[in-house]
Amino acid sequence: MPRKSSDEAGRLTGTQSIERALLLLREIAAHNRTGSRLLDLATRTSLQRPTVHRMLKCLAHEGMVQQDADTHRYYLGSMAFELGLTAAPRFNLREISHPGMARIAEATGDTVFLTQRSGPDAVCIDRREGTFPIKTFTLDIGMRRPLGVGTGSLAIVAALPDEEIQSIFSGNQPRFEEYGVSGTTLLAQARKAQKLGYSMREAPTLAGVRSVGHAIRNQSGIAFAALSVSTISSRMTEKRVIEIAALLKNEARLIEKQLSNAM
Amino acid sequence: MPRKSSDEAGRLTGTQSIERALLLLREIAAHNRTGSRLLDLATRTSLQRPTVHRMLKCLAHEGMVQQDADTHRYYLGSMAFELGLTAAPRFNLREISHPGMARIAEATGDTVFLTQRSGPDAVCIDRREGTFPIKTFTLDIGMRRPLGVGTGSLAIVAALPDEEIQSIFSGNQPRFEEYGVSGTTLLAQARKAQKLGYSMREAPTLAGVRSVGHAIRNQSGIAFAALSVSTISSRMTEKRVIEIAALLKNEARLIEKQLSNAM
DNA sequence: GAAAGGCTGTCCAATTAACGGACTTAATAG
DNA sequence: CTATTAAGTCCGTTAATTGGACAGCCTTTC
Repeated sequence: MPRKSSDEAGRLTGTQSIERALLLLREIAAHNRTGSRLLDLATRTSLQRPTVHRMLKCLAHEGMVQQDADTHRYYLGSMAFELGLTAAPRFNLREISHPGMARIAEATGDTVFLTQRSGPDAVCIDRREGTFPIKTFTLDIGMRRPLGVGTGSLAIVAALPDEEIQSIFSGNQPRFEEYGVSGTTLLAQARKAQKLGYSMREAPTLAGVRSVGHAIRNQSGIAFAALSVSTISSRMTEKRVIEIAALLKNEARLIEKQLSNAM
Repeated sequence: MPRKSSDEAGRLTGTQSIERALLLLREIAAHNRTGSRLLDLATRTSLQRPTVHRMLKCLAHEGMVQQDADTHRYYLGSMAFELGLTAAPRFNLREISHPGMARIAEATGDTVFLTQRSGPDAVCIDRREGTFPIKTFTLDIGMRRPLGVGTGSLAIVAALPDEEIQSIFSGNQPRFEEYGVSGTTLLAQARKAQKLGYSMREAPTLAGVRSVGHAIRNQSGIAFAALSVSTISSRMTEKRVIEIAALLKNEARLIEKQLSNAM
């Protein structure tokens, strides 16, 4: 049966295999530290194994992914790296945020993260460590996780319109388990963040670590990135949370101002 | 008629649209400074306009490309940047080469480039400027051009087996015109580079600039990257070319040694 | 201000490229 | 040596992609 170029639900058509290939790339990116096995990719993307295999073969042939000859595991390839280098000049949030990140690291002594939304995920774009000797590296640069899992990313979600929060959380629901969080808990934490104006919580994945996050909005007022600070819980007293939240808010404002100048 | 998973010529099958999408991405990357129009992309990739349009719509939807709302031009998107960040830790040629690039820039005073092969293209991975006040920035970081167009990339091609040189040049033939070079000239220059052990020439695109390049080989002895130095022709005397070539050769050797340790 | 030119964006019937169930091969464990 | 688990391949079916044709939108030209 013939179809329109986008169906009733507004989804694109005529691009199934490209969508699937990009889904695979995101999934590979989300596990690039350990690499991904064929079968896991098939499971996580809900695609058939032969389909995944055929696509990976093509992506590997073109250099977008790399397969370890011994373990057969898949990683992002050199072309992904090169495209990133080419794209970088147009994505200057990182540069713009650099001085602010430095000031926060200086003022708090703790580790500062810059997180950017990428569809249903959040990607750590930059990290800056403070001087305090116990460092909490809850995120590596380039790390991709479902929106809401990290504290920065929680701040982004919380700042979105309610109906989008619902749709993001329901879409990510099956993926939460892997990251040791529950959708309902996350939703409650997002509600709390909405009230406070910033996100705060004990790291779900790493006991004894507490983080504070604040969203960064684009010119249209839509949250698309976040600043966050992580440190051991004992350093993160209630009073200090409030101070850090104020600091983050201030720096986020400055970054937003820079962004609107740049465009 | 049913087909095998790769046809007689060894080309992959069952992945036409993914191959095409990646071809588009490379083409967009090659013109990311100016952006690309729909029609130009269709022409350059030899694809039909509606096909390109449909694919770009999907790629834009997923964040791999970005379309400027005013000019309708296409650029690489934030997802390309993010995937690059994620892939970066596994591609440490840049880091490994850093000290060597610094030494070359220091010793020559001129601009040093690190170029990496990417299929039929070469991508500038890093650049380091020397102290000499007239600087020749013939390449920006992330810049992608057909193999053979740049002097570094010429050094890479020249170091490949003859039959591969032929196939690369014949494949890139239609693209050379855009870059103001001819396939036959390039082939002659590659032959010369093979004799010398390094590439040297007047920049075809920019009069009065002369460059020297030397290939970097991986553990298997296959050239995959290059170091090169560019400066104004008056500084690049015959004697100095030889000195610089020796310097590049030495640093390339060191990088090759580091690479084999790293893996 | 009408017509022409050059472009982006869309439609939909024909076709072929992609899909995926079933199979083979390889590696590892018991 | 057999069981198990995963990677990789085959190929008939069919739904997804293709691309010729058309619509719409600016600019430029006369």
